[in-house]
Amino acid sequence: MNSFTEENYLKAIYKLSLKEGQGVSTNAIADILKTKPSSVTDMIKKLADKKMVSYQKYQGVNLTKKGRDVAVSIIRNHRLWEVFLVEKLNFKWDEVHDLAEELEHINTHKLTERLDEFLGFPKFDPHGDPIPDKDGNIVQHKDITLSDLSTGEKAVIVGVKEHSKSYLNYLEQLQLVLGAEVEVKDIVEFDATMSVLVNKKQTIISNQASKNLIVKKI
Amino acid sequence: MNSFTEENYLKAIYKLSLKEGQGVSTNAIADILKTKPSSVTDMIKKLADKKMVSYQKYQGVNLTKKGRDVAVSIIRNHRLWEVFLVEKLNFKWDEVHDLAEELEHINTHKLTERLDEFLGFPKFDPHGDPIPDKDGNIVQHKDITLSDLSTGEKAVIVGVKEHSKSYLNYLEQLQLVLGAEVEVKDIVEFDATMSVLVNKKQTIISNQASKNLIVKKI
DNA sequence: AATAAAATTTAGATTAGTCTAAAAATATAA
DNA sequence: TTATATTTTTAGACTAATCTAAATTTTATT
Ligand SMILES: [Mn+2]
Ligand SMILES: [Mn+2]
Ligand SMILES: [Mn+2]
Ligand SMILES: [Mn+2]
Repeated sequence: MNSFTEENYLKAIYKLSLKEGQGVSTNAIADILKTKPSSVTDMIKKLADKKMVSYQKYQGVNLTKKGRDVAVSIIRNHRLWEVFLVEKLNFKWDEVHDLAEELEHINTHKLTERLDEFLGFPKFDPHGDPIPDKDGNIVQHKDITLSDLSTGEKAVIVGVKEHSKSYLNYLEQLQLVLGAEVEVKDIVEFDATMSVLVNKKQTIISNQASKNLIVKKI
Repeated sequence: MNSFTEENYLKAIYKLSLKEGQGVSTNAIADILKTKPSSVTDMIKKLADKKMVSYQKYQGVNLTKKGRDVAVSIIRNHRLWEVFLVEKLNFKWDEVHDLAEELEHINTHKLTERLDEFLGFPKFDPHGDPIPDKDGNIVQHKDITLSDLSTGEKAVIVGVKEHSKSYLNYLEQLQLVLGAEVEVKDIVEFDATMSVLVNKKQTIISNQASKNLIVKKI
């Protein structure tokens, strides 16, 4: 079995390898896990011993199939629990992440599958992130963000790239929630501040905010 | 915050103090937690520093109000999750304990209360154990067992004193589940083996089995 | 009351995960 | 291409939780 700590490292490496590609760096891992690079080196060695990662000194680290499977399974748990908390226990989308961080480590096949079934086999979590299926297949988002749109274009909000409470909370106030339709009315040339129409209301949002909103053009 | 380990010690001390009364012994704790007496002594000192228990060398240990509150809260979580697993995820009563042992440590007030509400504020868990309310009040069972009955008496099964998979599984085969009505038809004088009538079927069970079945006379 | 047995505590070691400070390797810049 | 900066690793130390073996205290038995 893997400790919570090991699982969190694998998850971090998985997420970084989606961005950084091959050879995830020690510093990047330390950064995400709020630990020190020296601690990361130690853990990487341990994970390498367990054949969870492949590793050459100074060359960064990569997940093996075994390591990827664990990471994806934890992410599956995380996202299913988030759905549960929102759909069944009426939590808001900005409240569920920390709880899911704990629940995800109860990594028992039967529990996960029963939960999935109970929730009706959801495809996305409350933040629009795709839920891996039980074989570990996961469909990644296209990653078109609101900030990529031009004036006049319309889109549906399908996800967020930033999961902080303050961001999610702010979005909700602006009614920029999953499924909402937006139309770009104006873009300030200087700093890409946008005027968008949501639910017939006009709202102004910064580039910082719009570049973290994943959308699908319509 | 308390570690999982600390919470498990507090829970063990709580359960033992219900049986042993004042001054829970080091050996008994070691026994329940499958650890060594010397480890228990170390942890007791730590819990005493945190004002979770009162402790005098060689005199056994007692929970403080603070320690009791934590223990009861963990037990509340445990039993609520067991209800969830059985009622919502269709687990059987012999499958839920180990999962609940993990889930119970996600000790977040809001989660517990929402779960309680979602489940319809259940009073008992799938094994008939009472669920403490949110203020920590808990109604203990009377502890009349099937083995206490005399020939001819009738009773309803309301709980079990033994939670092992094999016992629960066995009971289910005999249809001796919560809510079932039993009538004592015969008791062997030698070893208290019982003949009981359940659902119009006659069954024979050992004293070992009947003394772990909590019942309510009717 | 003295002695033997059982329970409990202490001493010293071990493992997982972390840290700081220093050394080594790699990347960047003059 | 040498010097500088950055990244990564190593060395050594710390804490939480555990263990074994030995010492101490309490309890039970003669
Ligand atoms: Mn999350
Ligand atoms: Mn999410
Ligand atoms: Mn249980
Ligand atoms: Mn139970």
